[in-house]
Amino acid sequence: MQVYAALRDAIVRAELAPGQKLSENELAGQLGVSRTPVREAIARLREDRLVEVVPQLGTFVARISTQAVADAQFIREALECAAIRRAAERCGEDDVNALEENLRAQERARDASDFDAFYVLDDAFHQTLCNLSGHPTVWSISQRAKGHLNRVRRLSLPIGDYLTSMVDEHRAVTAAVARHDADEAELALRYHLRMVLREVPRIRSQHPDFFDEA
Amino acid sequence: MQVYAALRDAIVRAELAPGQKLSENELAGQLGVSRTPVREAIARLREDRLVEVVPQLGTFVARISTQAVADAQFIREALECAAIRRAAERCGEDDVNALEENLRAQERARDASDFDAFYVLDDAFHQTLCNLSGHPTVWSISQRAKGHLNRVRRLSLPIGDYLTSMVDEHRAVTAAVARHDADEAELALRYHLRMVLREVPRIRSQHPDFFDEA
DNA sequence: GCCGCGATACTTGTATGCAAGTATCCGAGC
DNA sequence: GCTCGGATACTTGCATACAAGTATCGCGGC
Repeated sequence: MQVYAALRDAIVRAELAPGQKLSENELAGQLGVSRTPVREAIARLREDRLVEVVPQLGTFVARISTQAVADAQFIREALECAAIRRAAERCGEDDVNALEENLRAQERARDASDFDAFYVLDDAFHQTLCNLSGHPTVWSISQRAKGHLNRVRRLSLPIGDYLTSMVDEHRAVTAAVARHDADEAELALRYHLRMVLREVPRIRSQHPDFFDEA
Repeated sequence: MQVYAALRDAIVRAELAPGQKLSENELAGQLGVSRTPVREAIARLREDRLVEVVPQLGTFVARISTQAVADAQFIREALECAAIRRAAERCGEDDVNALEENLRAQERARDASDFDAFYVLDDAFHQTLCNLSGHPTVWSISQRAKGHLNRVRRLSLPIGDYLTSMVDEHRAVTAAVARHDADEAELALRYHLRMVLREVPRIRSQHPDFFDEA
């Protein structure tokens, strides 16, 4: 399990380059465990489509597939937008306070240009919204799909006011939820979620060898 | 992999009763393989929340959790309703023909009261719709979530005109898709998907020991 | 008769050994 | 120099052996 998290993180952060060959034995040695837990982790990563395993040949870090990225975006959008409608209907005062406290932390991370801290808060923000729907399972699925999106996001150095616009969008989402305005909350979230995707073509032109199709 | 399908099917069909203890050794013996592939299958089933594994103690067929059923319904609804909107926008003449051919097969199964055949066609119908969205991954996730729904469906002997109403609803969905009417298609599908859930309270009162909470 | 304690038989988790298959590299033949 | 063939070293997939831990059953003491 810990092995899975470590490998997944390494892949998403592009420390393991797309296309790179992974040896179960080598990974086992590096991580100080046996092949068995490594195999278990690789099985899960294969379900996430983050690695491809060719029998009797090898396992490889999956190249970034624009199709997989689009699928992930579609799935995340469908799930989180459905969830936020419920969240807007169900949320109470305490829930809104928790969201706004997170927002203030985001602003601090923004002012400090602390991207790592921001990503953690960003995850927590979206998870809170998913959980407010009453269906916490939604977050686990959305998070797994998000791996593909984070992978392209990690490749792109965020530009100047990136964090500023992220926080602003989060704030718009929160405001709509607080107003119990499901329609507006969904719209604001959908707009926000599509931010990431806009960067894909640029990133692809910068790292063509990381991508799959021609 | 085949082990996973066999075990999953046995659980969904309630051949393995909820709460029943599963022995990796015993399953390995029954299936004629070693513990390794059995463990692999159990790991996937755990992700599906169809089994619960307590370390150093045992793995058990998960009892039917009304929360898990509600989560599955929510996820399936969110994904398939989002998918059908795209399907309605994108589908062509050939796609509609394929759907209608499936519908005619459904009618034959209905007239023969062949439930097994109908379930196969039902799956194919929904998969086709998901694929028409251009995001085939959606089906794989929806299908995995659907395990929880099928489990309660299997427990309930379908009543008289069950297949009739199912076919009618499928036909309404198809008609809206053929008209490229995304709104109506979504509405029709959402209504259809909520059919199953209506049965849960009745089933739960009939098989209280299969369920989780009080 | 009842309670407490210890041995036992089971469980999952991990490590390792074996089997089957593929790509590669090196040498022989042309 | 080029091509073809065989041995080798690697891979994953499966089976098995070991380690650590928990519930249960039975026996001894009260």
